[in-house]
Amino acid sequence: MVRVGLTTGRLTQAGAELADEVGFDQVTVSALARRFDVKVASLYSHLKNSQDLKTKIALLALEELADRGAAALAGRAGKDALTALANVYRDYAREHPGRYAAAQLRLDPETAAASAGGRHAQMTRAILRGYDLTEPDQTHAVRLLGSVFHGYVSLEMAGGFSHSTPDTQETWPRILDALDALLRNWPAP
Amino acid sequence: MVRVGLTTGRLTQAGAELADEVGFDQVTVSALARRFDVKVASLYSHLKNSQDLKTKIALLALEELADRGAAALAGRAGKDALTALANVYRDYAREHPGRYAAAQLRLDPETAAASAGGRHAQMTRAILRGYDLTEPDQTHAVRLLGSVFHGYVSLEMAGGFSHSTPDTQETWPRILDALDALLRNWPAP
DNA sequence: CAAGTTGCCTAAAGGTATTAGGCAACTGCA
DNA sequence: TGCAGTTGCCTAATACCTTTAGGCAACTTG
Repeated sequence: MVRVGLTTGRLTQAGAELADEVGFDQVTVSALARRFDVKVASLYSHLKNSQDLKTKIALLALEELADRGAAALAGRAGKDALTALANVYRDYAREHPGRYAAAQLRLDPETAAASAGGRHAQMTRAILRGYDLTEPDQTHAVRLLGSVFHGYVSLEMAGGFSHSTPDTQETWPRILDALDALLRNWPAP
Repeated sequence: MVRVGLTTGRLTQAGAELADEVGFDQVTVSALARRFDVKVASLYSHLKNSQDLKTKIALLALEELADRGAAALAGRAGKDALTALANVYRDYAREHPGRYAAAQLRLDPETAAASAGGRHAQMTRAILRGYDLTEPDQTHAVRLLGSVFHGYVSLEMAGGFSHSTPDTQETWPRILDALDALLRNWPAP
């Protein structure tokens, strides 16, 4: 009997790759076992269950995304920062659709608290330092930006924009122009 | 043997209710059969397969959502219309989380073309008649609004906003204020 | 009311999830 | 180097979901 050397980390990594290849909801303990040429039951020494696997992939994706965001944000401010962070999300979703889908997985509160989710909110808030917003409008703006980033990327991935005339290539920078303009002229309550 | 009177329509309707109760991805042919107190195989006279059921629920949700949108939009313009349509999406997601999730299901192109999806884009475009935008900015704005509506509702449903200070109750109208202001002052290219 | 259609059933095969218990391959210590 | 303990992957088994094939009873229609 040859030992393959399974670990939780390798399984999570392979699960993420599998997600990108076949879609996050096709990620299954069985498929992962096949990929390692190992019997299904063997994975249960490293994973609590199927949900656990999905959660670990989601946490990995959130972490990777936060790392990329931090790198992109370094040394930038204002619209430059806005564009950089926005592109991180969009590019990540294009490169790693399965992982991006995983990052949307609903986590239970404790897991979410321990995840990189907080870093994402912090990064969006950091962008707003380049604009003149105070609380509570800053929080509203954080949520707006989060909604646009996530919403746009989701709809684009789902093909929601693919049939109409202006290319989505063209729309994205214009939306960032619009958000920049909005943040510079945030309406009074 | 008593006949229950299954039809595709009744199955779809019940599937939508099931989705709202247990979540869209817990919707299963078996669960639906249990709900009708009928053997699983019996459903396959009315449904092609499990994917077919999910697709039909998605189409139902898109239709219902479009109907509500059309009703809300009637006789309104400008910010009034913007608020009305935005609230349709948000309220629908709160009332029918399973159906709302179903509406995000990725449909194959032919199915999507035959769905109420087009009505949604049309409604968003109708809102913009109250603002002074011409092509291609109008299309960009349609996509922005779609992104915000979908993105905000998704994040709110996922609990993404639940831990921070200003209530999401407070953020939503402020985001609509912001979008209204943005549409009135859309930046030149 | 007979003939045809159709709705729901039984049966069966294949896939995924999960647990329990076993043996072989590693680890570390004498 | 060899032994004891640990651990990794296996076999076996159960349960549930999906899907197809074929049958009989209940409707519908003339």
